[in-house]
Amino acid sequence: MGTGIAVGVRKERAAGTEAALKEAARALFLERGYAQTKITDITKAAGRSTGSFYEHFAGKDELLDALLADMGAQVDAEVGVHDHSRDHSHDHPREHDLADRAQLRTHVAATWGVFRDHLPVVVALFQKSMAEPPGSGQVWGRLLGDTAPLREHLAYMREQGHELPGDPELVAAAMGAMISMLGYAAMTGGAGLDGDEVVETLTSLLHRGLAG
Amino acid sequence: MGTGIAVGVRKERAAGTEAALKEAARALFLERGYAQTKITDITKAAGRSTGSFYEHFAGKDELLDALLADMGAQVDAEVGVHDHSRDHSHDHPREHDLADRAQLRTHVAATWGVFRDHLPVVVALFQKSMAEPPGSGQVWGRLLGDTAPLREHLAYMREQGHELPGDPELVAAAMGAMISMLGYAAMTGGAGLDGDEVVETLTSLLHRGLAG
DNA sequence: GTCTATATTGTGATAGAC
DNA sequence: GTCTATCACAATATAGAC
Repeated sequence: MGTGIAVGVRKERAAGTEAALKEAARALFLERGYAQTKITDITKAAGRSTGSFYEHFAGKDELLDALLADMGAQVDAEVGVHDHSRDHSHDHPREHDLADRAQLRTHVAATWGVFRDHLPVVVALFQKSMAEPPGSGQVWGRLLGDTAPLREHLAYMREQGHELPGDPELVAAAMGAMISMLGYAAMTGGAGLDGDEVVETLTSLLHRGLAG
Repeated sequence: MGTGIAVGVRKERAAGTEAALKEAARALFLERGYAQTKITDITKAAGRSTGSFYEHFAGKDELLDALLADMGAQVDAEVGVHDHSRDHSHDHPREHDLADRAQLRTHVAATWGVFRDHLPVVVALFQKSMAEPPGSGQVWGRLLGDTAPLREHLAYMREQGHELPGDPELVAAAMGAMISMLGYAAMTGGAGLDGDEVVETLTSLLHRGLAG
């Protein structure tokens, strides 16, 4: 018993190692942050060895990739997507009317829900993204990508004669910046905050902002 | 000439070392980001030695502190503050009416200007803040602190009978989140963006949002 | 697949001569 | 105050036995 582990236990350990590493990573990412979480912290929390980690992931970045894939699958399932292709750009009809308070609220609440339900992964991605070389422009690119559906809605509204406070891409980016930054801040530090109240306030602020 | 430096040059080197380190740090923080910039990178760029660095700063954090102090002094000077005490909470009258588009625009433009004029320092602070342990709540705390004047304006507006989209503290945080996040994203990646256009758009969006 | 032990690397920080 | 040289340590990643 050199390893201190009975042979019979090996298989169930093997089966759960990858899951255990992921779960430990999620807990630590949320607690200490992405950069501060070392691979040895994860293996220690999961009760596995350093060497075992690299059998499942090439490194911390690849572990995060796996967590992101898990999150994406779960979000798709919740939203009811059955087309598992990578490109969802056509899933979302651009005709949604964000001047309608209820529809706008749905969009705000959806983003808020992803933050709430997948906080460790969102936090890790956010932190990693913000640590990138500023000149790379990655934050701007991600913001534009994440708000692309929003931009389409706004562009459609404008086509219908609705006056916007500015260029659809820019307005969409501003909305996304507000929701995501406030979401990050509130969920990592706004202890006594009520989620519904925040969604209501953001919805009201943006609804008035978009309504000419 | 073991050092390769003539004796007569020593003095001017000595005089400028701290400034050279600061300037090199600013350039590198903006180029590579705060965490990726190593102390040795700074000393190399400044043409100084590692040992010399610690004669001026206890570490990278303290160097950033010095840069922040420089920025604060310069901002105060631009704004015309002559009371150099630490607490500026009374400098800013809470009676500013953010329902007035011009006054709102002034506030948005002021924040935007600080980002533009002190980008390396703002970027470094932003990155460092975002890398902190999520559970520490530091981002939320900083957001509340930075938007405290805004909150006061909003509270005053509400006292005057103006209906807000939500709690003043929350609305102020949302406004701050939008401006700062969009500012960071745009200035580190929005190459072809026009600053005036962004300020105009943000002002319009928020002005409509605040106006019942 | 998992483990222990080790190699490797990069970085923060200090010592001591000048 | 500045330099060179070096220490100390943390973290990634690998080797090889089981």
